[in-house]
Amino acid sequence: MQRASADSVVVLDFETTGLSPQYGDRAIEIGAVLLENGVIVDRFQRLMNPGFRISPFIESYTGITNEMLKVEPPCEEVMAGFSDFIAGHNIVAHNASFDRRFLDFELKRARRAYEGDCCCSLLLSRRIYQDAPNHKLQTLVNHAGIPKVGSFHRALADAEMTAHLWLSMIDRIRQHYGVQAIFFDQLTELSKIDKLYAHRYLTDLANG
DNA sequence: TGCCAGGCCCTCTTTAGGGCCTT
Repeated sequence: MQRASADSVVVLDFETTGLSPQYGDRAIEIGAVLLENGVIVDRFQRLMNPGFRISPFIESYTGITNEMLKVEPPCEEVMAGFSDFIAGHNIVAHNASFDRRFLDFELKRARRAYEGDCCCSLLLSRRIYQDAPNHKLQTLVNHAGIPKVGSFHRALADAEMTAHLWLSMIDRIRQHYGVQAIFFDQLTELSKIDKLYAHRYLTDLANG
């Protein structure tokens, strides 16, 4: 099997009604970009109707209103289409455990499943940008000098900025450590090791 | 309408507690 390059992935972001699908929360927007060799070559963005009114807090937080959602298709219909978009790709998300819970929950309701691997840009940023004031997406975008795209807390904009953050971390590894080719599973492993050993891990990668 | 979770990670730790991150 051919090893997956780190810069050919789908970067995704959910907007949801809350924090936990186990307590009744649902997805209301999915945004994703397909990176191929470090370039965004495709985009996916859909609003979806969760079947109940969303709270004023979520309306204010995301800018997505009940008025906007009432004409949108149900989650199951949107997620069936998204399942086709991510098929065959590894995925990246900022605080991926959150997005993965909603991805698995909504795909299960749509009678679909995702079998690929998942890497967390938040965990990775704690190893790569140890000098950042914090590791919120908005802070890291400013810290890394990434151009702002659209509005924070909208799915496609957050996915696109997360994709540029992902690429900036790959560039930083290449420039600082001289790593020529870096693979998805290596970044996944880096995101999970004790961050004190991140420097040693990257030095070992550079030395083969 | 308002509430909720969970994994990572640090430290005044490991027989625990609490902040960070996501909506």
